[in-house]
Amino acid sequence: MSVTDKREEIIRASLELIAEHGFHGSPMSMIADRAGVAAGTIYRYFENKDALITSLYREIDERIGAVIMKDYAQEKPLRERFHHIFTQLLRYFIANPSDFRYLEQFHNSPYGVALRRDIILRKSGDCFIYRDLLEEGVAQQVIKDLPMAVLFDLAFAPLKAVARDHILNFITLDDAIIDRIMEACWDGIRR
Amino acid sequence: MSVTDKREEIIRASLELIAEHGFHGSPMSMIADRAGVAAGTIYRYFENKDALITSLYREIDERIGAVIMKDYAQEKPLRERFHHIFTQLLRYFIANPSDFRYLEQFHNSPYGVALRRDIILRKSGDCFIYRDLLEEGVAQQVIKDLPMAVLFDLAFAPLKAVARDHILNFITLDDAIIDRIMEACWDGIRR
Amino acid sequence: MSVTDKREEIIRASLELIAEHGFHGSPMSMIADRAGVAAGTIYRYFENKDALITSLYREIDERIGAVIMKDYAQEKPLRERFHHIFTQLLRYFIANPSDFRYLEQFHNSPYGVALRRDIILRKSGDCFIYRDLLEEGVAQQVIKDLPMAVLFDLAFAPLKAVARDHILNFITLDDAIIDRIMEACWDGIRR
Amino acid sequence: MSVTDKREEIIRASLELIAEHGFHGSPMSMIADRAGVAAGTIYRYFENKDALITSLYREIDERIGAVIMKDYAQEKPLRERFHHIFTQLLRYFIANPSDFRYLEQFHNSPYGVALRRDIILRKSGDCFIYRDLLEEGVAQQVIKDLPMAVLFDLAFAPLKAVARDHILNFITLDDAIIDRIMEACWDGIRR
DNA sequence: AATGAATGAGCATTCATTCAT
DNA sequence: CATGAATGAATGCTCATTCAT
Repeated sequence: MSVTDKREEIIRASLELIAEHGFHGSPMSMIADRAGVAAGTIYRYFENKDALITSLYREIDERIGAVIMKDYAQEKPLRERFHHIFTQLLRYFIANPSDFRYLEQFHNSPYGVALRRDIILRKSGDCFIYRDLLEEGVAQQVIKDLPMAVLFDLAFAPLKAVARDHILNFITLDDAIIDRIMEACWDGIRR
Repeated sequence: MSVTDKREEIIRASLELIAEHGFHGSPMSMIADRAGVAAGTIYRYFENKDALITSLYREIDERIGAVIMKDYAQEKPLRERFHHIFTQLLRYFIANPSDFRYLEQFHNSPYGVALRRDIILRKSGDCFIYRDLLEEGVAQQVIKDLPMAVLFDLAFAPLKAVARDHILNFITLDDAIIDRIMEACWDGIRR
Repeated sequence: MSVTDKREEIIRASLELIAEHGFHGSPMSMIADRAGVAAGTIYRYFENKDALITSLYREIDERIGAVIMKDYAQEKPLRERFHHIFTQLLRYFIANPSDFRYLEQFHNSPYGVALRRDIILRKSGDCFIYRDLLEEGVAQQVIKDLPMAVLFDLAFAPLKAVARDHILNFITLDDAIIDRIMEACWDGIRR
Repeated sequence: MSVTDKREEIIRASLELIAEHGFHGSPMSMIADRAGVAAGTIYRYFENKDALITSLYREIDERIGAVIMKDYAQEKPLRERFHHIFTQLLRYFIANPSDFRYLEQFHNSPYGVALRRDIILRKSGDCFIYRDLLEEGVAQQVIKDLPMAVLFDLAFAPLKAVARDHILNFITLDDAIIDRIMEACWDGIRR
């Protein structure tokens, strides 16, 4: 196994375990076991559990950023861009349930609160896309004139909720229904 | 202190601590301290930590159920009833941030997943109100014809998101903006 | 076993083990074993290993202070007082080899350096007796006019060295030879 | 870097680190880093950490032996030879604080106890110089008739104590005071 | 019923040592 | 010879739970 492979394995094992059992239900020893490495090995790649957790978040965040940006056409109409982002995001979550559940764990933790504060205050992460989109819509009087955080919640909280329900097998999402959910969220924020 | 008082104190202390520090940041000994009882005493009232956590959830759930039902007029138009539920719920969360944060902790945990399964499958808890409302709306062709879980997410996921943002001090909600948020959610689900 | 007994047992076990194997050769689990308690129990009496080590030092320091002060007659001539202190101290070390070895471990560690700094700078601990004695001797021109720390080393470093040799069985000290050693140290510091 | 250089670098790095942080504060990896070699490389030159520690001691011991023997004139009077040894030794410690602190660490450890046993029992090391000197003094009735170990302690324990105080910056030794300390120690052992 | 001291399994982390490259 | 990634036993400490008083 190459060095990169080992790091990958640790990432993968952490992601799966934490997605399933949460931070506190995923001891380093268990992560090591599932990654097929010794417990001490994790510490060659990550300073400590916190660093592992944070790196993992960044990893996922980048992947998601890439997915959203792929084929994103800045020149297209607002609504189409919203459609693109919403659909891509929801599809990604459905296709990568561990990533989704990991993000939920992360956001619902001290890390996540700090992060959200950063996002709100300083456009950090890939969120600037969402923000720019919403701000543009407000400026064009296409979208309701509400605080950015509220618009964000209106547009994307349902997305996360339905992703969760799908992953937990409470509902089954297909392309048609994803489209209708997107449409509903758009109804929520548009004037 | 009477037996009931002791139970109350334990409930109160658990709620405060868990809301602030999460399940894993709230040892039984700390809960006992804050409740003014001995650690062993908690086990007279609750079989173990899990039972305490679950009881606490039910306690909050009942309080919320009561709040929603108060002045709920079954004979009023659908939209007004939606308005009532949405507003009461959001106000309650704002007025009782510990209850809200506890619920978030709870939902984002193995307990929560099991619970949500129950709600979806067997109308448990007070959720039947939301369901009845939404089902009625669908039947009357006032509300979009989407799966119940999706409608539920469209209507209430933003509510929780803005409550969270308010409690974390990212935004400040007043009656006017609460109304506009409710309106936006209604736009999301109505035909 | 009473509460006090348990603390005593932990103290005793730590003392013996650390005297014999040093701080790093005495895991908390081993201390617990020898004390006949569970590992976690130690933490009811001492915040952590550092606190245990420091408490242990203070315990011994107090015992030694008591031994030195016993029958100490401030009105007796300087030389007799020196005789008293020197003899009592050396006899105590011989009678309580674990205490002695513990002190050596302690002094030869970051704790000990900090402590010695305190002693030199601010008369902390029972050392004021030695200091007062030596300062009085310097003032009376009975003792050589050398820096306090140097006088201290001349008078007491040999004491510790012979105690160590006795405990390690390299020599055997009896009252007669203790007297002669004391005499030699007096010769070293007197004018 | 030649083979010899590598060994030298390892020795030097170990000495510095252990003098400053003790055996347990000096991981092999840190020693390797400071020596500019890989961790595994140390094991080419030393069987294990214990062997490194012991070799290091012998290295220092030899250097000190050389310093003492330099210009040592067997034909000079006893007192002058004592003066020579005492002064050279103390000056060496002051000039090479790492060597001194390393020795202290070493002596205050299981290694040190074993070593001292050897010295006392089998004239090992360079200590035979001190012994011969003291024995000659006893035979000539110039030095007190006390067991060898006691005389050794009387003569050299204060030396180590003042060296330590100087290195820890509690006192400042210059040639004048060194002479006076030597004189005091001589007073302690002479008839 | 209430207490809180005691328990001991469980966890994050370190580090001497090995060995494939 | 040299490297440094990998190992895994060992350690300090926490905390849910028990039980003698």
